[in-house]
Amino acid sequence: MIDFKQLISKEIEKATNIESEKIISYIEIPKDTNNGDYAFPCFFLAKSLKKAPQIIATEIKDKLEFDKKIINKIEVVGGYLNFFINRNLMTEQVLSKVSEQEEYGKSNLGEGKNIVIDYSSPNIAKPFHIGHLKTTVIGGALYNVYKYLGYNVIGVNHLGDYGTQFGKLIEGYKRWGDEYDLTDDPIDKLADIYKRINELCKQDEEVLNKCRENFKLLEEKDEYCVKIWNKFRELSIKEFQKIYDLLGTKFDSWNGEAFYADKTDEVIEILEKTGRLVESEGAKIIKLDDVGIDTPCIICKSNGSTIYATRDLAAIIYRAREYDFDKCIYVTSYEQNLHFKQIFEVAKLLGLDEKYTKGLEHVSYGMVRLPSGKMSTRAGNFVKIEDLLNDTINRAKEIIFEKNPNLENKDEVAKKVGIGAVIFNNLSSNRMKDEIFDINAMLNFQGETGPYIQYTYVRTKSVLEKAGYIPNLTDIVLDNLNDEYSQNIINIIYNFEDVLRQVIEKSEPSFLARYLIDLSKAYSAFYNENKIICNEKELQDARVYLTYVTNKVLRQASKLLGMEMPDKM
RNA sequence: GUGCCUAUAGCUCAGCAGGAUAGAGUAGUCGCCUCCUAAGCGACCGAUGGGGGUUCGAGUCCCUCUGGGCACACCA
Repeated sequence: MIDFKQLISKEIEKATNIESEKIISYIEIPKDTNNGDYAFPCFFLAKSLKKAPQIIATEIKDKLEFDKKIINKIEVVGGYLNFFINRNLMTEQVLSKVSEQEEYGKSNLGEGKNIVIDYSSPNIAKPFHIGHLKTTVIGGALYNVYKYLGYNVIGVNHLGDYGTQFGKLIEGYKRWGDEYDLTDDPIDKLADIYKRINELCKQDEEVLNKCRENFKLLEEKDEYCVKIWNKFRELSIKEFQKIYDLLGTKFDSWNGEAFYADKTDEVIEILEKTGRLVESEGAKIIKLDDVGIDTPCIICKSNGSTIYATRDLAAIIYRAREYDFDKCIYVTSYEQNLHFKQIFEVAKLLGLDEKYTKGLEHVSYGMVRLPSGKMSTRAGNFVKIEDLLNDTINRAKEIIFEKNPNLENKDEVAKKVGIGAVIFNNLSSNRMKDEIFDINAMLNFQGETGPYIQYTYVRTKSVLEKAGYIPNLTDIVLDNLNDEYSQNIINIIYNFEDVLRQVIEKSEPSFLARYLIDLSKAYSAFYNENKIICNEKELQDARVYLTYVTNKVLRQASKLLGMEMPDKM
């Protein structure tokens, strides 16, 4: 497709001798379409040229030479230079691009680049609760978009399957294991054990030390500890997999923390050699005051066992060697900001190529809290993902019975709608915003929600079905799509590639979610305003075709977000 | 106490490395189905936490105050 912004900036460059890169950063898309498709504000030139912005704009306009087939009109309004694209050209560009590309917007932008994304990463033996949803769906969406843009992506589920928490669980299991039957709902029971042992640790420092000792034994491959650790791990993964199946989440690697247990020695060795590893209160630490981080990074605990920072560092070395990553992205809540700041600094001491240390990126997101406060597995205050999904699926089913009782395969549709609602809800706003979990917001399927996107898609489907044919692009008379509703859709579809680029640039899938809302709204307005199947063949062809491309983009974009589309609902 | 994040309609959120009259959804009121799915469309109502500053121009940048969140050495 023609990059109109680029084209305009090149022409302005010729007229002004300002480099086009600078110009392109000034070019904007006016909010009001009456001000054209692109605008170049000239205010910033006023000072150096000692002229009024309007005069500058007029002078630039006079020097510009444009093919009338591309730019219809250039207007000077205030200090702005407004460009109007030939609408038929824009329409033709969009329609042909969407139809000729099997998957619209797909590219090889990232060819040859490797991206590691570390996401979801739940803790073994703990319930999979709604606090884990964001990392799972944000990571999943980034995974899809990177891949779509031609990057080689490695999705890693860095399971929390190691650490003192296991020492605690082992201690609890030793004490009360007989009371529990782990054949059903094992995680709930392990969570209960975990809660109990934590309470006991609080009361009794000795118990806590025993827990730490258990972890040390686990590191030393003590037979009993390894055996029950394995048992907990297997039971947990089985439970997690159920949720991943529902959400459609996939990973290329399940190497969790334990995987790096035998790789931490090398980290310690390298750090020893730098002379930066110092003893403090019995532990081995790296001080980071020189880079403005007051809290040192602990590498070895005072009892000699490793800590998650050590294992994260080992993982960086491993991923650099194994995947040769250009970027290694960690999707976690901002609680861990300090931790990642620390290990990204310490990683610079590991003797790795700068490529790797520069490629480390922490994608953090806001906290999810319950109305009753912060979620805590220890305190037993949480909502399980499974329960939430069941609620939304049931809600979807209720609505189906109410609105479309004759629908076939209601269960399948309810599943897509209920899960779609949850996924979309988690991706629709800026990552950094904190969220107070509101079940009613999740169960609302009206307005800016996943089901709204699905509903719009289903409408395009049913229009196409009723039409019974897809017209030939060459038969479309473009003038039939010159109304504001159609043009709005065309503009949005034109911007798709740009949105995908922004998603990875800012690691912000919500851009894509907003995009889907915009496109759905634009189509709904168009649908409401126009009769698509009508008795004017030429008009009908054009509108059916526009429906066809909208359908395609809605499906593709939703798939990238991880949301499945029903055919009917 | 120190550091980081955050503050936009009653509520939930948009606002592209400062640009034209701050946009949606939801709630409330009111319209639209003999017509392609009303989980929809349209209308009304309603907002930049306080105070300074930089700029031709500030929701956006800087300072400050206030409110909220997170983190701050052997948890992850």
